[in-house]
Amino acid sequence: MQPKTLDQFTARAAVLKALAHPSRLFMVDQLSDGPKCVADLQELVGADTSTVSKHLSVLYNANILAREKCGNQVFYSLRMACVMGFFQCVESVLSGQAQITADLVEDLK
Amino acid sequence: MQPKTLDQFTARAAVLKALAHPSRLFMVDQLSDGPKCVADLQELVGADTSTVSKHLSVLYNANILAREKCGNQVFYSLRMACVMGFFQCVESVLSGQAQITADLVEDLK
DNA sequence: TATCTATTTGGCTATTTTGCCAATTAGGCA
DNA sequence: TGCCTAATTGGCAAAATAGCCAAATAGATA
Repeated sequence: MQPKTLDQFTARAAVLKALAHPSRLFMVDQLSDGPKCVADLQELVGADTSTVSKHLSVLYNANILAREKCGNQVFYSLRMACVMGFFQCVESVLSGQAQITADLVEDLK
Repeated sequence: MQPKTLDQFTARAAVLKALAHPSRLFMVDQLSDGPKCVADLQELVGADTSTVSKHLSVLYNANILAREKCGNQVFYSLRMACVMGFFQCVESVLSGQAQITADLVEDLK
């Protein structure tokens, strides 16, 4: 693989890597409804605030989310709305193979 | 997050996680042209055969690739073709922010 | 059968990721 | 100023990932 090609795929992979976590994916999904602050998302996800904050930073650094300070809270919003279309792609494959998907989820436990 | 919701996002994240690697992304890209055997991909990627084989298994287990044995070689093909459309989405985010992307690649080095 | 090729699997170490707690920073407000 | 809330950062231990080599497996062919 050429260095230039490697850089290109590394950049793409970085975006996917940022999305590739259940909690982060869930937060992206929630943010497709509109901006939310850290505390909102913390309650929805149910993890420690610091954990949620770190997940949000991962998404922000990958340019998936935008961030705006408002008073002493920080609102995150979805910058990369097209990711929602990808879920349909994934869903179309997974839903067509309920058994495989179920196995997959089991394996992951 | 409800258990059912968690399962759903875990399944989605598993697909993204499988894609979230430069070499695997590159292989998926190459396979969008048509099926290839392990040795073909090994040469294109330039890693150890066992490494390539393991990457292919990751993609196969995530239902992204199909696998067919032919003689003593194994051909992999793209099962989830819609992922290619998603790359355009990723690209649109990256290309619209060349500077940020360059920083990202640098950070990753 | 013996052997060669293609692929997968096992095992190992190095690296990365995750998620919690504790501590810090930053912004309101009395 | 002092205090409270919101969010981030540092640090740590557990878990997962990556990639190499060596070994095993499966199929073709002499």
